[in-house]
Amino acid sequence: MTKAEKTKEFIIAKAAPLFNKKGYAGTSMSDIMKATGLAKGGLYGNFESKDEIAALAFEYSYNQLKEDIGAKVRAKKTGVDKLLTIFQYYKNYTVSPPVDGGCPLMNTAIDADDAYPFLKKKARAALQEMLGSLQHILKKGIEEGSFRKDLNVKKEAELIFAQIEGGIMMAKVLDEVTVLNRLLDNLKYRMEEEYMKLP
Amino acid sequence: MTKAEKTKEFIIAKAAPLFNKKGYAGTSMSDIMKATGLAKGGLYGNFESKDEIAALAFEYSYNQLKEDIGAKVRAKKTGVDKLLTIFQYYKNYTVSPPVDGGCPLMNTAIDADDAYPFLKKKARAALQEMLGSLQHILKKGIEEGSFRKDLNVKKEAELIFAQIEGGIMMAKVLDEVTVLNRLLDNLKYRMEEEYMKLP
DNA sequence: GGCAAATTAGACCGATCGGTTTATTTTTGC
DNA sequence: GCAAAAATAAACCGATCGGTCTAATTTGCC
Repeated sequence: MTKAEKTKEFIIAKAAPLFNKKGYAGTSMSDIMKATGLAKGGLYGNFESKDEIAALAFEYSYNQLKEDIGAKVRAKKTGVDKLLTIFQYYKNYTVSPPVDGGCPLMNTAIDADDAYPFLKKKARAALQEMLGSLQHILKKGIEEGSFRKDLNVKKEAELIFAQIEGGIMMAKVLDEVTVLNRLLDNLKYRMEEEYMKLP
Repeated sequence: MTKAEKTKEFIIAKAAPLFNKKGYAGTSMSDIMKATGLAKGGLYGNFESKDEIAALAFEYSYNQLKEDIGAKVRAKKTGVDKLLTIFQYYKNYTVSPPVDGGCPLMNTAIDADDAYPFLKKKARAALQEMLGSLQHILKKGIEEGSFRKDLNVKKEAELIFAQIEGGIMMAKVLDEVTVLNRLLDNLKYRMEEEYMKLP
């Protein structure tokens, strides 16, 4: 790895929480300069534009999330345990987020919307991936005989993700992580009562 | 109403969708000038700062939402019908939002977070109000004998709101309103299967 | 209709914005 | 160790930022 490659990684790692917290417009190149200790030349010598940094910063944040949760999920064997692991992963998420600045997907989704289509595109791909993973886990549960055969995995994946993200938003605004945790408990209960196969 | 009062209202009405779409940092005084056709003197002659405009713009947007949904809910008699009206209100919300720029609560919640505490405070108050209204409707359903006595109205209000807001977020990113509508259908089904009193 | 007050336009201010270019420093490869 | 290439610093650019102040216009009252 060359010096520039190292510097690139360093810049993105420092810029990611800035964009995640303050959004695209609220994060200036000066902010990134301060966070990295580099001058403008250092930034523009490595990247073409603020857009490029922002896009890579989102990827970095999302990959943090993905790898983090992915490792925990992969360590489990069954669909049931994998799903429970996801619920557990988001417990207390707003007070100790694994990704600095909170959920990059939600932050970017709202920030980008129509203003920054290049970021929205990335948020979309990330969301589709997350939903796909959830569906995969639900299907696994069905194949293993733990979940009902007629479970609509697409709809359930959407519901799970919506409640988690909605819960994160509410917990953040209210500065009350219990809101999120209650929703996660409810998802666990829902799994037990609605997804599990009758004995 | 004086000329200035009229102008104030006009400015806020024009600024509200800007802030709702682009966020605080992404909306400049020049943007507001363009949207209103007024010069700087006109803006600063009526308001002290951009902060003041942003705060009032959020209030305006939120009040639009509140009055709109409130009128529809008040036109119904029973807790059941009021709740169904709320679900119906959010149908197709992302393709034809009653408030220009989408849900002001969610947009502001994410935009403000730690960056603009004065806005976060307002978003919090608005969210508390919305949750309070939902709880009120659920309680009404209990009193009327339609909903189960042991329904946890606090938790259910949170769940309903989280699911709606999460659904809006997902529908916006995916440019697929059906996601939101499916989640609303699920809420209706949940009401019927979980809240309703057994005959 | 005239005048004072209110309202708004437009010029101005220092600071910051994203990006470019020149200067300087560091790294790399021989 | 040296020279060239790469990487970074710093100066520069035009534009825009939020806000202030002076100039001009409009409004409201008598």
